[in-house]
Amino acid sequence: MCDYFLQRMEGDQAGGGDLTDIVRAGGAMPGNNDGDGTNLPSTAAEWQLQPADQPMLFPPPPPPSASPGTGADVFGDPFAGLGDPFSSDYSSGAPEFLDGMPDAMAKIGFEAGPGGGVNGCGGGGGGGGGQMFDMSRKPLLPRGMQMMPAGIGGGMGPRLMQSSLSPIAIRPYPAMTAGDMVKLGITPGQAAGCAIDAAIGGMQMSSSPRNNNSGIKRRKNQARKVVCIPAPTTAGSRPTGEVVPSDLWAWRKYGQKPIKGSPHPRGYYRCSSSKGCSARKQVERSRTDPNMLVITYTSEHNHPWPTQRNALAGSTRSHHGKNGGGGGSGSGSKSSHNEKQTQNQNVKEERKDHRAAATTTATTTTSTVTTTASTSPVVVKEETLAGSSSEAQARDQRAMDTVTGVLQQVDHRELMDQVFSESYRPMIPGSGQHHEDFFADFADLAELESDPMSLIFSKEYMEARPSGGASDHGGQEKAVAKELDPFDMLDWSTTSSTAGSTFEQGKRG
DNA sequence: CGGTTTTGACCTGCGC
DNA sequence: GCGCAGGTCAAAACCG
Repeated sequence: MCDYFLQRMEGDQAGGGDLTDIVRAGGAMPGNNDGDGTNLPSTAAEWQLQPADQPMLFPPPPPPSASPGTGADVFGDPFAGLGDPFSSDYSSGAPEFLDGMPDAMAKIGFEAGPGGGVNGCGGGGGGGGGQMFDMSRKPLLPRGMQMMPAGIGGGMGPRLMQSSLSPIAIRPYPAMTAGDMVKLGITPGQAAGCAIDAAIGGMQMSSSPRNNNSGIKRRKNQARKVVCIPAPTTAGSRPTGEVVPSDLWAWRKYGQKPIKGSPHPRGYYRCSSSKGCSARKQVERSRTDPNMLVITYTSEHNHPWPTQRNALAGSTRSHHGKNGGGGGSGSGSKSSHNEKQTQNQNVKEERKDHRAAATTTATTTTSTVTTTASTSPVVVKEETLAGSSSEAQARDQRAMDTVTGVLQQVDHRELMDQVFSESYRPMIPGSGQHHEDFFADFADLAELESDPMSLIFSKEYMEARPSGGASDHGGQEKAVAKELDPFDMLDWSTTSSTAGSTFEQGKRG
């Protein structure tokens, strides 16, 4: 796997700089010309998940021995599921695991960009891990997938270089061009940038009660991952613009604050999948692009993937209310809360959109999802502020040498489409049943598989994937794919290291 | 009943 | 040291 993805700097990055990985995934767009010269994959066929000589699509679950929170990516990283690109902690990760685990991203079809300048994450070597963009394993980048120079957005480059950040973007989003990156705030001066600003901005990472300083500054000693995604839906979004992409993890909102300089408030969420879990995430709209959501994950999940129950915990409202249903919850309870209720309603709908998207029928959510799916750029930036080990830095350096900050672009729609394609269905018990069941099954699968994505991107999937625009798959799968916001999938973080064994002990009881 | 959302207040880190 | 901005807490209310 590419060191870059696995890389996770811990500890103080003094000198080391922040580690910032940006992964953007966007929906395949018509003539998805990013403007940087490359085109995004327009068809599933273009997405070769893996070279023929790479039987292993996804890395095996982390060693059972892996302790929660140590190596697993618990940020709920959208791509975590993709073989847990971010989850492995080199310092503690199992080498064999890495070796046998080509970067998940690569698996989903990364292809060396023109000139290969931005391909491989370090010649394989060093990290001992696979190479994300190892040319030898091509096709790595799906056609159209492009890797952008770290310098994207101008200011970004420098910063990346300085901080050894590795921006990696999966951009299926035509709209998301280098210029977009800039627009999103990649430029240093633009605090409003998607992901970047969010990550760069000061953040309080205290996972403990306010009174717990732990002797360290909250804002600088914690790893965090920033994900920039297209707002799942617009219809359900609140006036404030807050939207809550769903994922397998159950999140509970514990606060909201208006952010200076941004018209949109930032929502604070905490993992409710398991008590004691310190995983948190912040959701806010990009200042520059309201259609983009900046999700910042902090802390780690200290528990396995949530069970269906967990995943849906507290989601009953949205789950049942259903969009169409309408509004169901509509009746605000408090007369004085009209507005509030309205917002609430919106929020709920939002949730419905996402959660429901994954749990309900295509009919109800298709339209909504479609909006998003059609334009779903995703930017994932992993930023670990914690002290960085020399090794990490070395990796970073290597990565920088070879990748020097690149943005990988992936056709998000394609991805989703593929994910839920017929090929994929077979992998999901009962996939043909009601979508709710589908999701439930999926969740169950999560229990079985530490990495849901591993299920999604199966070999079968690869093999059976016919070419065809995202728009060609009219089937229900398609609907499902659309329903499932990119983030429903991508936003899944994974505690692969613990998923398997302890899962049962979770809340499943 | 259990879980979530909302929201004002409190607390902390950071810059000046 | 002060003020600002941001993160978190916790009570109240909502929802199915």
